[in-house]
Amino acid sequence: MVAKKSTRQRRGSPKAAYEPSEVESKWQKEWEKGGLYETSNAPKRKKYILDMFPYPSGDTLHVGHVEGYVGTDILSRFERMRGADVLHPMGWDAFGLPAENYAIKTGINPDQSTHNNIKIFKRQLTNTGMSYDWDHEIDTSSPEFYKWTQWLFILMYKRGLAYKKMADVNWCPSCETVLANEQVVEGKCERCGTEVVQKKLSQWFLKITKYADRLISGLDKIDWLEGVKVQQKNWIGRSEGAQVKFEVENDKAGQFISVFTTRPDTLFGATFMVIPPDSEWVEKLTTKGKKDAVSEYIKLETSRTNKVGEEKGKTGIFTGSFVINPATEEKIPVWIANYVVSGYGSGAVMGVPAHDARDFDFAKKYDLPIKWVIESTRGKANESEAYTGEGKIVNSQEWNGWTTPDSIGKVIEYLEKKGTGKKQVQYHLRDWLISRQRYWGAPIPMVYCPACAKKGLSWFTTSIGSDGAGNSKFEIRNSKTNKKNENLKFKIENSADWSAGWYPVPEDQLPVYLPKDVDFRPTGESPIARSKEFQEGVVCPNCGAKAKREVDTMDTYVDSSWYFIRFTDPKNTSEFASREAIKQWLPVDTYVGGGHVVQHLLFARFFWKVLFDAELLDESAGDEPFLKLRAPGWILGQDSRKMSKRWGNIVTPDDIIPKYGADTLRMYEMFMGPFDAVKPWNLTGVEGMWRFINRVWRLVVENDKVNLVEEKDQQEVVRVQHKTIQSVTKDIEELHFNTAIASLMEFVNLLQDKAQESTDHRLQSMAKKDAIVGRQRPASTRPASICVERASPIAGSQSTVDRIICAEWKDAIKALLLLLAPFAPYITEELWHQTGSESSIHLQPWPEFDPELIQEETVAIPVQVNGKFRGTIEVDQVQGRDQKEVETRARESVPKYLEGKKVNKVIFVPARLINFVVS
RNA sequence: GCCGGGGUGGUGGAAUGGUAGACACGUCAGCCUUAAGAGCUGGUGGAGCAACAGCUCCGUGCAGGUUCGAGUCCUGUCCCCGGCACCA
Repeated sequence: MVAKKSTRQRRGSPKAAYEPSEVESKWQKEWEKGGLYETSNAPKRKKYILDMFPYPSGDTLHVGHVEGYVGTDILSRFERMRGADVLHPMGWDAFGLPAENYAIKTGINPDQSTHNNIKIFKRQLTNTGMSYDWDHEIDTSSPEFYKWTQWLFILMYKRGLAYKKMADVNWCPSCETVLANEQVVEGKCERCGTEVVQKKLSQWFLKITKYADRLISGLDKIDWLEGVKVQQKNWIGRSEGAQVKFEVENDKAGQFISVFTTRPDTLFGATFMVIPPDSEWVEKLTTKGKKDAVSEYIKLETSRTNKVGEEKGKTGIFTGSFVINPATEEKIPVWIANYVVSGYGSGAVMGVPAHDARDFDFAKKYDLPIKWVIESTRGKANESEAYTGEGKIVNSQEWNGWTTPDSIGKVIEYLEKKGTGKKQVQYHLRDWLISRQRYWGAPIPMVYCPACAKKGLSWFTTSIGSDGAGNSKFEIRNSKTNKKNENLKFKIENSADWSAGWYPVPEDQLPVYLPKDVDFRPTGESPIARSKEFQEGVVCPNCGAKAKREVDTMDTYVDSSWYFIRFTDPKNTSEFASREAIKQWLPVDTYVGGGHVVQHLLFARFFWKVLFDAELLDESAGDEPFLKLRAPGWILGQDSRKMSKRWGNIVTPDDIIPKYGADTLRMYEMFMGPFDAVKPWNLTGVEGMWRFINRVWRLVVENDKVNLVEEKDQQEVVRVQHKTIQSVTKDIEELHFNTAIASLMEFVNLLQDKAQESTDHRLQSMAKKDAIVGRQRPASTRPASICVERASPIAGSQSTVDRIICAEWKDAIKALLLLLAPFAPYITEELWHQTGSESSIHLQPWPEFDPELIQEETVAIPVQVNGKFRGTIEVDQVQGRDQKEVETRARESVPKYLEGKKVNKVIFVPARLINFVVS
């Protein structure tokens, strides 16, 4: 196609043609030798610019992944040139299910396949011109890293933030293994297609719910995309309301069922209660006569697979029991129904059919009474559907007339006084289940001692008073003897759930190595359980008896919750990162990556806050880890579909770089559109950028003797140069790479025109006029431009011909290369050296602009009549601010629109616009 | 259903409330060439009038509004993309 070697060679040209592969491999080697991107040990003005590190899968990186990395690379190079000390690291989120599944299929150890993939990824990134400091590389699957992942888990445990409890998990009966939610596709196992069932297993959780409020409030002080913040808030799902107690009727009198409601003001309208099929109340409330029907119903409901996204019809069955509505003091029936989510709130719901759409549907279906207690301020409610809006309370005795939002507070006050309810805050966020019955992850560093378990022993945390500032102080004690455990040197902050017999692995025994003697094929238990070496010599840290290790591994999101801290001090063997390194580099200034809007970004913020509270971070780092977050948009295939093997539309850097070079790839990706927009790949666009890169090459290589004869040309070049510096600088800061490149193109277009004019000038002075006038000059015979008037030879020139060039031109080319350097690091480095410089362009200071030089002498002012554009006038800067002058000139310029009209008003914006309002 | 983000030429996209379409892709015409490619010059939102050089009208999903002036602000509405989804 375009890039065939022969097509690039310009016939008769004495200058070397642009060969990206030669240029790029040459400078890649040079940069590696020179340690160009070494991170400072003592940063003065630090910038931590971070990518979301990739999972090294068997598929190579495609151009979509590269987009974000190019963006941060440009930013990093830019900041370095501006004199910042930049930390720009890369590493590998190496643990995870795909590698393990691949291992199961092929028998190749995940350790091996992962590390092969890492090699490929690293090569691709290097070829693409990324300026990572590989001395800071990390690999989450290396013991040097996961030792600290385990250490952090124990920290959580000690702070009462890790606990073990029974939980429902996705279980594939055929593969006999637990599946992550992502592995359950439409209710079926993604590997074998078997229906996934729920199974109760004892699991480790991290208490992220404790941080719910701070995870919400922290969002206010960071520069993230609004959409991401909103999604996190929704995920946490804080809602305020009331807990209301309903007393059970008849022989169960004295027992209360609590419900959570955001609309206690509708309490008089509660005509029934609903509980989910798995509620503990089902057994207690089902009356004798209903037993068979209820158990049949529950059997039917629990056997139904809850397909994701599919709307279930609401079904239910009456338990036979009643509760008392504390407001009306009337008895209302308790139903079991499938539309109540267990595990949210108290697991029971008051049915207010008049003012809740779901309750309305249910009441209609089972013919339950509907009682209207809220009246819309806009008038009478339409009784064919529930009215869920705000309004005035009616039919509710002394509450009548209260209106939302005040009514809610008033009702809660009323209920509190009566002792039947209280204010309550609910969250959707659940504690984070981190246990995985999988091989390829960090082992959970806990030990189970059957002997201690028998005696009911464990370590637990207990309050030892307060610190005076209202915060409780805790310490760890033996659960039976209540004796303080002196081995544990840390401050405990909260009381932990605990399980008898469980102890953290002592810190000096970390890491708990992932065993190698493991057959990772699934048989129903965690693969590590079958390792012999894993359990060898394990003893109870409390009593010394023979004990067993936890055989589950941690969710890989645990690794990525703190990896960005490790980047600051990746080789530290005595701490997860030194306080000094944390102080120097954190928090992250700019974090770029797509997806993971809730999971990773929420978990990482949670970890950070825990570390902050544990005083393991320097205070200067603050309690939010990522100050600025941006997400690159998806790159779609050329067919506008998502890149996927299925469509065969994947484009990788390896498809582009051999033909066009990494500079073209980088520039094209940045020019496609706004950084965060979804945009389709287009090969002809790549070729366009290839042509631009070549134009830059020729502009510099072929025009080494340009002189700008006319003073106005000199001024124009200087003006545009400074304007370009201004706009490119601003655009990079705001990640508007597409418009930065557009300004660079305009600058190149101007320089090209000027070079040509200079050449024409020379030709005219050399040849007979009639040889040129009226005839196009063939490109192949175009000689290098020349300067005759103002000579300033370049130092160190090898050429036998005098190299003559004027200062303005030289300066402009220099500025162009510097501005282009972060985008196209290879070609700019090559041209920088070709124009006589010795040191790397990437070590040069970023060019400055002079605002005064940007000012044009004259300004074009649009003239409007009644807001319609009718012409422009050209006036100089000073006159352009003078209304009288502009008005006179403007009137002259558009006579036919003003003739015979009355000018009622003149709108004048100095140096910008004039508008005549006429009638 | 709810929450976010968007609808601008043939295409990707530019536009602090002030000349809509920067910059590119594509395309058309011309130069160069045995030819192809590359390169170079010029045109290119639509419609109409006028014929080299000029002019008019219409144009940012749709309908209104605010304003001297709206792609931009406000109200309503339709469509597309992403996320959440029986959370009481």
